[in-house]
Amino acid sequence: MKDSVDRHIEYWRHELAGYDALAEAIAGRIQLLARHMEKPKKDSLAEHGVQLWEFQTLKNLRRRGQPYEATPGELATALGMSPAAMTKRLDALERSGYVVREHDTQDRRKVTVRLTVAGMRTWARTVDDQGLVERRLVGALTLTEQDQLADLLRKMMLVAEQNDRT
Amino acid sequence: MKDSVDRHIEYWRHELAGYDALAEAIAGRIQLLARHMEKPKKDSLAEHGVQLWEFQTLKNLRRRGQPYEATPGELATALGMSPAAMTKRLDALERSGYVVREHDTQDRRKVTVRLTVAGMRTWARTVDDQGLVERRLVGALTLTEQDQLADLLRKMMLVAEQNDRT
DNA sequence: AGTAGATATTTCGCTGGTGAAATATTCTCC
DNA sequence: GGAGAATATTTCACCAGCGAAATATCTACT
Repeated sequence: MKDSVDRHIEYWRHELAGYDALAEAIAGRIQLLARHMEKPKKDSLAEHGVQLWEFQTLKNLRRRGQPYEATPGELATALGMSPAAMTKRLDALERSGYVVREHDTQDRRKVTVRLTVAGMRTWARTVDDQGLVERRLVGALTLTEQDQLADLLRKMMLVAEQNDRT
Repeated sequence: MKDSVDRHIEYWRHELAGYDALAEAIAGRIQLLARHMEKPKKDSLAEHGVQLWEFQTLKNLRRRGQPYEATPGELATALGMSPAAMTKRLDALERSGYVVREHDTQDRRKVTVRLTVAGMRTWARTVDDQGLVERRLVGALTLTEQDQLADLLRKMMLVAEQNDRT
């Protein structure tokens, strides 16, 4: 059975000299799968009245463990975005009561963002649904295949992250 | 060797009941790899003074073969975006002289978008660099592994595309 | 032939991102 | 201890996307 990427590749293969069909098949599917996961995740969050970017920010704070704190800058790099964007996110999250911002007493340039109880509850209420989306897609594979896939993707990740650091 | 996803999972595994580490490892890496590819693609296009969204639009027109035409609506669905966004893209592409818009003579609601010679040249100038980015990442794997990976991803794609159609 | 509904595109107001400049604070070192 | 560099956050102007409403045209039915 062919997927949309197979059909794309079929065309370019004849059309383009020096076309690496295998690399395109992999890269193309990674791009498309990432996009395919986003939509249902957004939908399931929307049922709880939560935005994807809200969830991601709360999740990252949660992940840090008690006392669930971070600076805006840390959050921005952890989530791969500009500090400017994080300021806007935090403005909204603070308005919704999911986080609080305090000036650091040691270094008053810094700001401490802390998850509130309400923020924690919102994260907890939505976290299970998110995994569901992923499990549905990954469920297309047997456990052995999942293991293989995870390993192969790790190899690519290591190259990608290697290059970031330099 | 552990990648950033391994480290994430390590944490959640103890923290979250019913956590499917394997599914998360796969989904997480797909998301991150997609983002990792975007940046260098943008950079390499920027050297030619081209935006990623410009390239994608030109590429899709090019893919249709002679006479390299499509309607805005077709382009919008093919590229997975709203027609409104496509109008904006086409406005800009037309200003740059990469495409022309004409009213269809049969059905005057329709618009025909056609790749110009300049548009074709811009696509041709940049297309090779795009593949390079992908080959670098995929190059982390042997050919056999690439085959396996492409197949595994196809299985997930089929499930994802299946669900779209319904 | 005339009107209701369907279809294709564009316009509009909003959202969440960006990079660069502005602001506030701390660090360094002469 | 004061000047200048470094660091952390925010503000600003802009960009590309979205959904909904507006516009233009075609189709179908009576």
